[in-house]
Amino acid sequence: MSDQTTTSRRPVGRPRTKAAAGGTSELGARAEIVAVASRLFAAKGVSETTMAEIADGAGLQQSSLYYYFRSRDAILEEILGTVNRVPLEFVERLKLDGGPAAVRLHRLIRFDVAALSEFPFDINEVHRLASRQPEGFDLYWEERQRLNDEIEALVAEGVEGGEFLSVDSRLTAMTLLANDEAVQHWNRGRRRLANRAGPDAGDYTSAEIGLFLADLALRGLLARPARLDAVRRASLAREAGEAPESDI
Amino acid sequence: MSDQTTTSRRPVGRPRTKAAAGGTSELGARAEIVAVASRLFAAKGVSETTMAEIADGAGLQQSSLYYYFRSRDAILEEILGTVNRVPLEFVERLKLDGGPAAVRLHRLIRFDVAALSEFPFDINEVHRLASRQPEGFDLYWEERQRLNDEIEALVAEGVEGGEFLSVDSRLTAMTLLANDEAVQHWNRGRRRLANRAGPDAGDYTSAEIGLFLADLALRGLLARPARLDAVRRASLAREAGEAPESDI
DNA sequence: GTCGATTTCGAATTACCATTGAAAGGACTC
DNA sequence: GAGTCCTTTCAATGGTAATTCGAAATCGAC
Repeated sequence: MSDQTTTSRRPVGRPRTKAAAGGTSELGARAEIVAVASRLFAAKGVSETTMAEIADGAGLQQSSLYYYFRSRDAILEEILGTVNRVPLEFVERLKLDGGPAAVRLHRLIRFDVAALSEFPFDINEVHRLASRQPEGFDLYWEERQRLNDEIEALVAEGVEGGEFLSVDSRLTAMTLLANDEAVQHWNRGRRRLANRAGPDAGDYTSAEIGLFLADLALRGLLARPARLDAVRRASLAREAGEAPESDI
Repeated sequence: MSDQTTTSRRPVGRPRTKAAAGGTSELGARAEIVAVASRLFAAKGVSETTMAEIADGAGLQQSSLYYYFRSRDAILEEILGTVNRVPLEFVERLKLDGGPAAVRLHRLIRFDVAALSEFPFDINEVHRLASRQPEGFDLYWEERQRLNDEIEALVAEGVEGGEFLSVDSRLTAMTLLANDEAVQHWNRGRRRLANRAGPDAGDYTSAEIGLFLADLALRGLLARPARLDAVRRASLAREAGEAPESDI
């Protein structure tokens, strides 16, 4: 297809009549389109984003998009194809790292909130669109279910190991994941509710929100809530690259 | 405008050529349109719902919708005008009922989840649409902010009264409300993740989910988690019309 | 039967948007 | 210089959807 030669000063092909809105990227047209589409999908919603807008953002005319992508949905599928990979890879990393289920769950929630704040679209909308045309979204659903199952397994491990109260681990997983997603919605966009008053008061960072959420959830799950401080410390230490606390 | 005379057998005006999809309602065309639009907005998203579909559902031709509503957005505004009223009224009721902040919060979460399961649209989408055209949505945003503030005040009351841990009440309010909203999304629609396996295993009811969520949240907030059972009992007793438990 | 009010239809308009296909404009090779 | 390849533009098509507007079809009053 279209690969730029890395030795050329200017790409082969007819010259563009306008630059990309964010400056011409070195990534090539295809990646530019994906990046612009991601941003627009997130800001305006998938349904309300037009091909003309995507083209504009990428510094192309609308029809050029079809040289790289079969259709509008193909762009969405491309984006969807990578979305679950990030959290699933983090889950794999948690398995390698080991440690108590509570610490791992705490870390996962914080990670998830941070990742979702960078999410290229409103997940509710995507799910709705995907439900109506299943072709092309199979991988997305499969990975999404796996992510859900992993969290469920993690909660179940905590329950069985006596770290957590005897909760329904499936419902817990659903709730936690849903909360991560919802919080990303409120922490984004033009109108921010429930954030600090005033334009200069600053808003909650996604790290703050993630930590708050992880604490609240863990406090609600721990068989011994008094362990929360130790769990939080171990969780934060992991991300700072320190050695994990022992015997919590 | 259009008011049906209550004494007439059949409404004045040209007869319809088809019945409303859900049977002809006694409410009149305007209310029918609102009801159908609400259902479709919820099922398909606001952006993806067409005027033709709404008309079809109401047993009218498309252009008839404009006799009753100025535009598509006017239908949405009509629906939005009532949405926050239900939870806000419940909040008022909580104030009248009194009782510990923990019990009131528990009841509110359960109520909110139940109400949101009947919500006539995906709230994320509406917020996105409303952000892009502020005219007509002022009341909605005002009420939405009030609801948020009320929950924040309730949490703050619990914190000050020593019922809850010293949490950021604003961030807590945002989190709880967001979670209610997100859970409604997963408890609706065609593809249900993280629900019980199998087609006959049954899914979580919104009451189950609401109770779970209320318990999890309160367990995470209570200064003395051991009080949760009593809080739950008092919360459930309220809804069953029994006298509230005293001295919890 | 006529008239006014109400409700609805049907046809049309307008705008928008996804997509197609031919042609243009450059680099590179022979 | 011609031809090939790649990339992009331009013009157009076809379809869809929101909205407009004139007229039809009914009821009720007189």
